[in-house]
Amino acid sequence: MVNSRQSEIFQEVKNIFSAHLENHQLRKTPERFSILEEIYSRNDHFDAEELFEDLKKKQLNVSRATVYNTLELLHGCDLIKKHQFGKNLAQYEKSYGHKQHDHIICVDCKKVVEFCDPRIQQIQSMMGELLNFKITHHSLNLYGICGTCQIQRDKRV
Amino acid sequence: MVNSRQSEIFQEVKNIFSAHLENHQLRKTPERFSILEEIYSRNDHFDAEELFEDLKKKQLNVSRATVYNTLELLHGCDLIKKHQFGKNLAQYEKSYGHKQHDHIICVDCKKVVEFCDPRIQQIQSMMGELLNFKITHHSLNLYGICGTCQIQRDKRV
DNA sequence: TTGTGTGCAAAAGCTTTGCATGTTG
DNA sequence: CAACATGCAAAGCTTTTGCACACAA
Repeated sequence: MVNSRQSEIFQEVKNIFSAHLENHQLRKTPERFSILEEIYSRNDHFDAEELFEDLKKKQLNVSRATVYNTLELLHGCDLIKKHQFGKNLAQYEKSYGHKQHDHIICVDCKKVVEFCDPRIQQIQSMMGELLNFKITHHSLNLYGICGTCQIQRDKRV
Repeated sequence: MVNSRQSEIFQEVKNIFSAHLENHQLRKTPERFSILEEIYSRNDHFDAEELFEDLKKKQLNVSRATVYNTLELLHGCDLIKKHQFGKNLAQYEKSYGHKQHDHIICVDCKKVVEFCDPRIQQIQSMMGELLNFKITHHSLNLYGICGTCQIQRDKRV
């Protein structure tokens, strides 16, 4: 069940990416689709280097340059989201078939948890109107200490 | 009026920083206070390099290492806020005497506008409770196209 | 006086770029 | 077959680190 849903999603994103490449007169190279597949087989947040390493492990010979290039393309057609969770390092996640959400980050163990709150959409549209911005997206990160790390801290006292 | 308020604030942040250094048994060096003064004489968002350049222009011989070190210290005692507006570059702003706010960023011209909405505090405390995180701070950025850039875009069509 | 802070420069880490080669349309 | 994409390595940019000297406590 999960796998058939997974392959269904992969088919859809492949079509979207394919159409995007056609529309922009870009080439459909095997490297680009390998990267798309690798990203959609993951369920977590990852950075460019991790993606590069995983592709290498799978004997897919894709260079860093191509990884960065393709991440940019996928970001351009909204198939991935790009984040900066306080570090000087871009992290990504797939976004198709994954409902809009924001993040809570543990400043101790760096764990990332997702959450949804409809009020953010309201703030977004209200502020866009008020300040005359055409808002395209947002990023809300809450930073704090998760339950597990709170216990660790208490032990130390 | 503005200047007297400015110097009043500067006195206060100097005291806070001074106390923080004492409490942590760190030294009160002239460099650290030069940097604090420079930051509180600005009203915008800046990065480490801009701060370094401005100090150099004013003949204050402070090294990059000290700038980064001091930014870290000031961040530790909440006298500055640190942001990542989508770029791989940390940007800072003074935070004392400046009420809590979030940011709208124009993706075209990079202009940053501040706004406040009390609902964010509510989301923050609700989610902290729900997910058992002790939330310390948050970062909400809205991204879009500002009025001016919308006009530029329309002209181009 | 002692050890922390500083300046300087080198190194590190992420990302981009240049160039020769390969491959898509 | 022409233009674009790729791989590789070098360069670019921000930030961190190592070391000798300076100076706050």
